[in-house]
Amino acid sequence: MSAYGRALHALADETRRSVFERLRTGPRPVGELAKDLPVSRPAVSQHLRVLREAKLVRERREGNRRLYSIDPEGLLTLREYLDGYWGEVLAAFKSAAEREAKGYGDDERE
Amino acid sequence: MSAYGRALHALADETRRSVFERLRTGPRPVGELAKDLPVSRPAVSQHLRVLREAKLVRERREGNRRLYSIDPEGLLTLREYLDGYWGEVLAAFKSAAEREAKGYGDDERE
DNA sequence: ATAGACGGTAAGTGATAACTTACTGTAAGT
DNA sequence: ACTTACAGTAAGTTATCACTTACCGTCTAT
Repeated sequence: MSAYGRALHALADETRRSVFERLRTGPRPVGELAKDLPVSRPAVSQHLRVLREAKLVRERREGNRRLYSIDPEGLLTLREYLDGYWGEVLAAFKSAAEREAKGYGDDERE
Repeated sequence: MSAYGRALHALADETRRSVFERLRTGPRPVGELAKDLPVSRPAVSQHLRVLREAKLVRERREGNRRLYSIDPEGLLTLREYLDGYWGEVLAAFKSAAEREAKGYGDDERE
């Protein structure tokens, strides 16, 4: 699966977004993250793994605990994916808006 | 569910992204979209509904066919969501990177 | 060394969601 | 009017995925 695919899938889940958003203010250990969430600690661990594989989150051992923090790489990947669309969409949207009445593409018959 | 939640969920699916990407070059009818996809036409219809509810896609009737095109609103929503993070993340990441060695937050003991 | 905290992993369960085929509706063509 | 093309909807199936409890490893402290 693509990098942005993993990131999109990771952030598609509500609970996972909650975990992710609790990292906005800075690094947190797992127990801290699970404390005020409606799911169990193992569930949070599993979500963190998905987020980590999507490069949205980093883990760092500190003694007994593991501090999770936001990894900018995943966000950057997502941003680039969207920006890639943005230019094309604006162009295609503009130029195709009035042309869509007839043929529906640039590379199609008519 | 939030607007960006719907958009993230819609784009999390591989097949749905394929449909979405086929609209990059301009509007297409459903049959045209389904033609070179590994799933049935009704499946594509169902995906289009999800994309439409996420405001990622628009539908426009033209005679017998329905032309689908990209709706910039969903992309914009997503962009704003990410940008909301972006500023915070860069700031928090920078300032918290070296501080994470001790207390793990801004509002915590230690 | 034993105990207690922290947290990842395994295995199983239930709900969701992506697919299929069958059906319905509508617009255009003959 | 009848047929054909286009596409949304219904119903049912299967696979995925988020969750649970139970278990295991590791680090710190006593």
